[in-house]
Amino acid sequence: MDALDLDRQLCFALYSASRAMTASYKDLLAELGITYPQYLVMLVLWEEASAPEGVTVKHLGERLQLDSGTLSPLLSRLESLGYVTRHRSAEDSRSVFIRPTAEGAAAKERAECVPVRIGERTQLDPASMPELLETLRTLTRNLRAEPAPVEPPGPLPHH
Amino acid sequence: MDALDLDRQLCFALYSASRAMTASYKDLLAELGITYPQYLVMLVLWEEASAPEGVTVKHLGERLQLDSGTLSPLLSRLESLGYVTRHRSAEDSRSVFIRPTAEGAAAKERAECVPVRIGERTQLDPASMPELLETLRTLTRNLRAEPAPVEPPGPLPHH
DNA sequence: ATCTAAATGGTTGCACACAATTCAATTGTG
DNA sequence: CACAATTGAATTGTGTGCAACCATTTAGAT
Repeated sequence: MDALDLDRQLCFALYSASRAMTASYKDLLAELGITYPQYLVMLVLWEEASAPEGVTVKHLGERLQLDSGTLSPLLSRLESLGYVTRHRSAEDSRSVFIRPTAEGAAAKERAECVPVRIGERTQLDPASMPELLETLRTLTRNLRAEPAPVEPPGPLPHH
Repeated sequence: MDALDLDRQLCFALYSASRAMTASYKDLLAELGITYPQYLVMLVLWEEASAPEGVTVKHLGERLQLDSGTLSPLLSRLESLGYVTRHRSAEDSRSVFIRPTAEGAAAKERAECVPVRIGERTQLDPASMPELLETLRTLTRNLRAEPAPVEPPGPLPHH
């Protein structure tokens, strides 16, 4: 009966589930030649295909909560694979627009079956999915909120 | 209404929540000078402190579902930090035993408050915790199970 | 005793994550 | 206009994750 027991930690249950999920995508995404984080980038690009210019690196970072240190090399790998192109904005040359190539856009069809396969593997009751999604999103939101500082309890923070 | 929408993916909700959780541990673990995966290793060592020899790298890998390619460098860093010692087994010199040092064992006290702080930050109803834990564990177990092969439906595999 | 297959831990290589820094471009201010 | 502050991306450095490969050791079969 110890509060530090590994199997009692929510963090470890999340960490294990997340790694098992990523591992489960591996063989499905191998057919597309991409990794799981690369797949997440393609999901955003497919979803926002209406933007003719593409989306900026900053926008991808906001959607996926990843910074440029992760996205820059990841995007250059997607570029070498022929899935995306990158070009600097004409209006603001600090911004880089990412757009799927024809091949990258076409890969969407081949990816349609991926969530279905994963859904089968989870063996979860589809009816329980919305609640689980909502719980995870609430948890993420709460954890990202400004945590109370560790050292000083501090005299009444403003909020 | 697209099955590939990012915000509809359980995988992304899990991935985000897991990263937010790890990030939330960062400032708490900084006081111990360790990272989150290093903390997980220490949890196992504290939990199994009754074993005088310590536990093997193989055992750590089974508890955490991590392989030696991850654990070897991680344990070297814990050793440099003075938290653990490593020595080969006398009976089977292929095995390496990991044991907390006095400092590593003492750090348990300083870690006691960590799960409490995290629990506060999650803002989750404590009553809903067991169900969430069980859902995540079931999900992990299902995803780790032998997935049906992608390409060949195959003519009746033996089992 | 010897040969071999399996087990074990290490090493290497690649791909994230993320903090910190750098750099160029832009914006806000007077 | 000058110029400080901000912004967006890239770069660098550290630390995981994980697959593939390697060396050592053990156990089992002959």
